[in-house]
Amino acid sequence: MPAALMPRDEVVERLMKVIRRHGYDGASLAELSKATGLGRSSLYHHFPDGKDDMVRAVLEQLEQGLRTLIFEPLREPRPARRRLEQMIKTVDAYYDGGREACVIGNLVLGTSRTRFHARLRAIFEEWIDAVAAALLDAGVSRAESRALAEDAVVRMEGALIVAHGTGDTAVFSRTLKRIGADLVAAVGPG
Amino acid sequence: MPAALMPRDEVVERLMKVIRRHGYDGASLAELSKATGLGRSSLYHHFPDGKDDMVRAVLEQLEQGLRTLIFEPLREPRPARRRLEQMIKTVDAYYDGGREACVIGNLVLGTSRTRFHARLRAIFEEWIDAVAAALLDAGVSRAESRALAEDAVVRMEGALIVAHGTGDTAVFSRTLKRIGADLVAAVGPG
DNA sequence: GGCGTATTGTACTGATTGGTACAATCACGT
DNA sequence: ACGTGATTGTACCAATCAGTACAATACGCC
Repeated sequence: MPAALMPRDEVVERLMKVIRRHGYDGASLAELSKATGLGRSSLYHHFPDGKDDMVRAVLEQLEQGLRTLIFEPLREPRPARRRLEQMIKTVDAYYDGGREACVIGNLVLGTSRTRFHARLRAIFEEWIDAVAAALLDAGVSRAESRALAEDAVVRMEGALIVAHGTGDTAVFSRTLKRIGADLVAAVGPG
Repeated sequence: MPAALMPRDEVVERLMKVIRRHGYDGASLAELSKATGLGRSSLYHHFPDGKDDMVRAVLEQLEQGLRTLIFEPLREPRPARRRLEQMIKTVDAYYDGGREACVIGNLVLGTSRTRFHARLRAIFEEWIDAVAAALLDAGVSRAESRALAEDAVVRMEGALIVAHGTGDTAVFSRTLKRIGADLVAAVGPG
């Protein structure tokens, strides 16, 4: 696919792939250029502020993707149990069963830590809120909903790290199963 | 403290501090030099292979520290419940209530991902094994011990990431509480 | 005090970093 | 076909990167 015909979304998607693999500090402009097929000057034309601009675009697109794939389905008018089970499946697919690294995790660490704090925080919060909302719908108390939702997000994030650290993607699958079981136990068979 | 009088452990400790904050890619030799008070040539004298050597030393010392602070106490001849509660407390202190970043997590990501795979895997495994051993002692089945132990490590790792991502260290405390509750529930009041 | 080794400071290398300047080129509306 | 603005390739910049060479120093042992 020639660069000229590549829509911006596709370019950002390729940037995301590099960043999620190499992290903020490890992703050099040379690699970002190669991955997108865009020369340095093109990259700076589309993202005038350089790497930070690219990361901002990546985070924006990530947030949008999560929203349509995960957050919004969690609020659809279906049984809470279905919604939560659907989230688990979608997350499993999104991270390719634990093979794909987590963009957020990669941006939380390293020297980029402070730079995108606000947006990262927003994504985490939105995720937790969406899960908690589904639990609330099923009659779970507000406090327990928050706790369970936070725990689910924490576990997903941790499972990605451990899966990568050990090279054992099964950790991710097992963790997703555990999360699903705990959520289902809380909402009941509804 | 003059560099000459500084024991190797202290040097490695300072290297660890930089690496856990900036990650492998973000930790430049200039910073490592400044943090240790050792000039470039001294650094290369003590760690001939450069950054990789330093990280190896850091991982070795980390493993040793975890062993004496966490893994071994988990196998001491005390009630399993006590041992597990002690681990939670020690981990809380070790990561300063979630304020300190995780060295392992920082090395799992970025370009260092593949380089220290074996040792990182070993640390994770050792941790999981130690927790599982305590659970086994309390009569928990082998399968459930593994599952609970893995889940505990996953949650700790995830809580550190989310705590840093949101800037809310309370996530870490809450997660530790949840882990403790689940472990205690499994071993019973013993 | 002098000798030998361990340690360190200074100076340097070539490669790569993120970023810019600018002219050529391209697509597109007229 | 012609202009116009969006896009891009080439060449460049200073700064920093990891790493090395080597001479000067500090230190322990005799």
